[in-house]
Amino acid sequence: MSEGERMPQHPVGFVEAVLVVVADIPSGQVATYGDVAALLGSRGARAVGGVMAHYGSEVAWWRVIRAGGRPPAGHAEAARQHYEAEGTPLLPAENEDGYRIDLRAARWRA
DNA sequence: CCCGTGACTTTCG
DNA sequence: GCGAAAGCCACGG
Repeated sequence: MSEGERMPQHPVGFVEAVLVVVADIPSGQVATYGDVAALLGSRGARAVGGVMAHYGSEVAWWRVIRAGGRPPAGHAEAARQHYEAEGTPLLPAENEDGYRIDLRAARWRA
């Protein structure tokens, strides 16, 4: 179907769309907020984070990370448990998070 | 309808 | 490679 083009936000709300995309991310892989927003046809990376903050409790929020391979602010420890449990490729880091995600190998592609 | 906020992104020095 | 500033988008009051 000649789709490929961004679909107008019509049948579902922004929140629903985000939850659907996150649910599509396979285990062991991750996607950045910007990627998720892009799949929705929008650039509201922050808006995506806002959805996770209120509705993320029902989805694999740890599979959605920031650019650079860093986990959500304030949730690095909780996310790390999920990454190790699912076999997500991680890398050592000296920052507060204590680790970093190997986007090169773990980034999900729709 | 205007303003402020936020689990962000990208560019510049 | 890191820190600071500006930009963008959706939502609540």
